[in-house]
Amino acid sequence: MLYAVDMSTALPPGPQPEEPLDGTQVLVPFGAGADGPCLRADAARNRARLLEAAARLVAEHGAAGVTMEAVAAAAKVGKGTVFRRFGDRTGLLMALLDHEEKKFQAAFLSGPPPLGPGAPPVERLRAFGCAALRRAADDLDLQLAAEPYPDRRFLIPPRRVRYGHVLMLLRQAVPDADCELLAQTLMSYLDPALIHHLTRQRKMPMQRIQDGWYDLVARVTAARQPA
Amino acid sequence: MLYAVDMSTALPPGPQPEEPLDGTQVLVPFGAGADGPCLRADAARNRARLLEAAARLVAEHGAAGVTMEAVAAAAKVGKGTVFRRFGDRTGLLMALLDHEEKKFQAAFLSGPPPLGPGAPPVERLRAFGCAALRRAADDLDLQLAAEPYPDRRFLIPPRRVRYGHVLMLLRQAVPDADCELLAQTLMSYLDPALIHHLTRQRKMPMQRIQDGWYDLVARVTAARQPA
DNA sequence: TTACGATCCGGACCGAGGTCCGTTTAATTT
DNA sequence: AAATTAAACGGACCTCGGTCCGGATCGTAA
Repeated sequence: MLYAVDMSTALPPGPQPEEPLDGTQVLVPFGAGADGPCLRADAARNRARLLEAAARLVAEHGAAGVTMEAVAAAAKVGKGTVFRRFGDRTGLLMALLDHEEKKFQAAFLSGPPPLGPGAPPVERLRAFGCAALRRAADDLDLQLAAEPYPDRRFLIPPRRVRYGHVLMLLRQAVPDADCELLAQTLMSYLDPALIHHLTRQRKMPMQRIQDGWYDLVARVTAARQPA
Repeated sequence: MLYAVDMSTALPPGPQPEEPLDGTQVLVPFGAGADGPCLRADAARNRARLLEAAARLVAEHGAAGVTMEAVAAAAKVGKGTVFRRFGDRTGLLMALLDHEEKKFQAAFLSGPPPLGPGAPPVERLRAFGCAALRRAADDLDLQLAAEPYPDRRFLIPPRRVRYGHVLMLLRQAVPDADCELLAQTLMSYLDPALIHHLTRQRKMPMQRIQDGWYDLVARVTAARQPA
């Protein structure tokens, strides 16, 4: 374990326009409490009502129906409140996905093998892909709608956690390679937008995509031919 | 040659909300004329003025400064005209990139080897990646700004042309593999958003990214170990 | 040259994301 | 319990992408 991913520091030295202000990001597997700097009572209540309202809107009208004003109205709250709590629309949508994401993280960080620790790295990699594909397949629409602007895609915490995990496994499996780049490659294969394209637009069965993952992992982690 | 990519039909049976109405998409290497159904004189004039105005705005204020109203105003044209001609903001931005994209396509479809026909497939693949990386590095900002909503990312003509090319080379190099999925993987590595992340946010030198491409191509096209 | 129909133009209009700031309210201190 | 302060609230307001339709313009055919 002991991921040197270093979520909080490093990477973009920029001023980071607006912290989500939300306990939404999981930086360590199981946060020892401190899930957000403890909101004020009314703020916490409104946050819950907003999430509930948003979830209802998603269920009723799909992700496209989740307009900030509609959510605010449904939660009987001012529009400003929504933005203060979640930063922007993407933040709200990601908060909606947060619970499932945490469960997923827990599974691959500390769950039972082969997904969790205990299995050989390549096997964990294979299991990780399957789990990630399943997770992408569930609420695909929401994941697409929650996609931030392209220059933030790689900075959102869930992506970085997953990336860090793949990176660690890759370093064990192919210590001599440029694992950071290979990890990005593997991550790309699991991108919700690609899954959407393959399954919905190309009508590709999930089984084939999963087989493709196994094949890709095999190729990426294979011992090199002497050439 | 003879790409069975089949740009016009297939894929999304949906009503395709709004054709770009523009001669912007290159479906064959060198369109034998017919670059758009020959616009009316005033329409053609306005189109040119709009593109010129947009380019000037990009140069002066960056891609973010390209607002539809600003472009319309700078071109001395009504806002509606911009949308009729280019469909939406993404369409306008892509039209701005179209010229360079055509040159790139010409280079790998029918230019001199190793990028063009004549070299062995793996070598062409390597050259293709280098060229694509260079192309992504130039006007990265514009490419990011032109990125459409995630559910269209894989449907825009330039992407499909590139994909078809990689697919063809891959089929020659590794006939037994699921080349469609491998092609998507390779394409992902060249995604402008990833390049932006690696170069600008992770400060990774282009040389390393290019080495990573060679390595990736090698792994993907390597003869499999009997295992 | 004139008449006609298809195409294009322009800008008023709308919806939604995001900002701002005066007001309210919860926690804390005295 | 009253005062204080930091945080949260709400909704008016702004910008910008996108739509619409009455009117102007172009190409063509007579």
